[in-house]
Amino acid sequence: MAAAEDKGTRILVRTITDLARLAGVSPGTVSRALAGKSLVNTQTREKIEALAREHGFRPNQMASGLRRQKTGVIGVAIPLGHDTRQQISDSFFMTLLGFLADELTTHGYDLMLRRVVPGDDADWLDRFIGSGMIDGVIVIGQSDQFERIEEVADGYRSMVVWGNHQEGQRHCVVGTDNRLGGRLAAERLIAGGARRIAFVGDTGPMEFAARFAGAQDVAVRMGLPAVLPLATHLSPDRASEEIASHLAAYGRSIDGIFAATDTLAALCLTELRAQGLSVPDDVKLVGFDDLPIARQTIPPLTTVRQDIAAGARGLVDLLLRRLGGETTESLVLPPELVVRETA
Amino acid sequence: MAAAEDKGTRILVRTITDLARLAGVSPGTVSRALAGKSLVNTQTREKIEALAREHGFRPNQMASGLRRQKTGVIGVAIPLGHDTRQQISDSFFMTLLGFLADELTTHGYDLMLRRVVPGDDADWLDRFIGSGMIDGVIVIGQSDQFERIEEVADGYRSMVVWGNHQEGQRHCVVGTDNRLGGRLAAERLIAGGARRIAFVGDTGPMEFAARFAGAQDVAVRMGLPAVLPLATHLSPDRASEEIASHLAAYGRSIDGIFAATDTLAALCLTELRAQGLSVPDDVKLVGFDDLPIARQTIPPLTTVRQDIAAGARGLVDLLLRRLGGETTESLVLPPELVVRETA
DNA sequence: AGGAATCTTGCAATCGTTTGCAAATGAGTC
DNA sequence: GACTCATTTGCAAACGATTGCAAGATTCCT
Repeated sequence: MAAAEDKGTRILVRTITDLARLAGVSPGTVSRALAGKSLVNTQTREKIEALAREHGFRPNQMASGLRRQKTGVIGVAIPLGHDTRQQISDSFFMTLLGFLADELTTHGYDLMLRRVVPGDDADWLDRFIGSGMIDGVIVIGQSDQFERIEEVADGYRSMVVWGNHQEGQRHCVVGTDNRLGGRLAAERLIAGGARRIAFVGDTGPMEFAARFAGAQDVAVRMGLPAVLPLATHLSPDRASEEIASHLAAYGRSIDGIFAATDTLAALCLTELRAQGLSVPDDVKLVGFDDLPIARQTIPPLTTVRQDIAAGARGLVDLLLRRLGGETTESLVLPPELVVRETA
Repeated sequence: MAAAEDKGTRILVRTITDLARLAGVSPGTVSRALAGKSLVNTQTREKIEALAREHGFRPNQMASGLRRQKTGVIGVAIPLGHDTRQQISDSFFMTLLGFLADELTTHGYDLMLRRVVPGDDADWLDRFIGSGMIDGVIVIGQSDQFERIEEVADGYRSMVVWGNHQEGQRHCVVGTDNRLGGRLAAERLIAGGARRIAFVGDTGPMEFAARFAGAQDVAVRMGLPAVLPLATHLSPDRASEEIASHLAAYGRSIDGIFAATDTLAALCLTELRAQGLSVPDDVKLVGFDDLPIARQTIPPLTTVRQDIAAGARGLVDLLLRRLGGETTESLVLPPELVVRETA
């Protein structure tokens, strides 16, 4: 056994032509045999497959991709519009990325990851698409690039975006109904007795803007004072100081906080405690995402759940459909309020 | 301007040959001009560059890669040996991945991500390498594949692995000195007064085994009872039940816990509280990693810090060196004890 | 002006795989 | 045994960019 394997691997068979020579057939036949086409005689195929296995032959995907004009690779772009540093280590995006990797693998695709800083080059999306390396692209988060994505979508079909859905937009998007999520959060705060609500987070990115707007909807409908936006960055180190100073200024004049993400909510919890405010008695708090951390805070976070796994499935499903030529609608997932102890 | 652009983009220029026709030169010249070689006349180059820009031309990376036998892509493999599901969403690996993406981008490389389940196919690493799509590979975590990686390393130089370093191993590895980290953790627990220490986590993976061994070193040296291993899975949902039952059984007979990761430590904190044990008074607790969550628990976690950014830099640096033909030693990073309030 | 030296450029082969077409083989029919 | 028809194979041209070689164009010298 060991001897046979030795003998087998002695000759280096790197190309389909090497293998063809060994099998005594033409390269074309080898290609067809390995591709599993029906045109090849069963015995020939078996012989070729055996040799391929024996020598550990793997067809060169570059060459194959070039010839077939498809690569079996899906690009995943993470635009870091605002708040450049660290966003890629944002839990939510990373979790989504994990599920995407699973899902793409399941469908036989590889995943090419690219961080992009749109400020540095306006061309990021075209460059990625035009590289010839990917069959399609999933953009994680619209960041501040909504317009750029719209433009590209007009001329390129093989793209799906994670983000917020807007009436009449041209690109295919998968995402949670953020506005509805915002409403659920605000309703919960108000039902618990909150009257003066603050929104902690950056209202720049569309998703967050929609969450804020949803909360505002409810405040208006209930005849309460407008929701107070308290701007922060996303990365924990910067955000925690910002939250501290916001709370120092407004902590005693509000009784409900809707945080743009669970990460921010957890920080709020820490800072509220530091300022001697108790949750949920003095201030009620609702987060967004339902990341693992939401269960581990003290007290555990009431939050608005996004179904990340379903999101990943949706992204991949729609993209594959589009690769197949179908036209697809956007997919808006329903958020779900998860009641724990902070509101 | 708009008109010119219109006129410019009217003709589709997809290949270097299209562009050559437009510029009135041969494809070879265009190739040289865009590659910035010195052999091209300055005026010709400028003309070609202008046309390329105007028409948004991007050379096909597949073709280029095929011809030059290098792709500009680095593969990142995440083997999921034990505990298949969810490990990819493990915070530590994800954070490392984020830094890797940064670092590779900075050096002009793209990143191809591949989840692998070695149980399903023993061939995973060869397949990835042999695909012809990547110039080199970074393996994140040895999982239970130490031997497989060693074998591959004998015949393939362009590989660097994140993980634990063992005396005399043949593959180039970057990682924290886990054993030393384990010692630091145990020393801290003992200095605080702990005598009967438990280790929470799976001792199967090498990194964790080394952490456990480090703690054991100290227990032995101090003449204390052996460290009690309490096995758990890595994913929070399964781990939290397991921890609960472990603590129900042993909670009152131990006074110090060293958790294999911060994620597990955070769960311990929750479960300890649930069982009416106070931290650090009844039980002292030390984590590992210093993830963002370590700062957000109540009380904040004392933990052993791994410098993830330095790790990513090291991985990329060593890999690029190896691509350049150098021979490189492994890089072992020092862990650092971060004292907060749990021990 | 003639010739050598230097710059630019084009030609054509190459990277490794796929695939349309046609040739070759074999089976089946009358 | 001649013929049709289906299988199986080989041939050679793609895919798009790169690069060694040689030819053409300039420049510079004496």
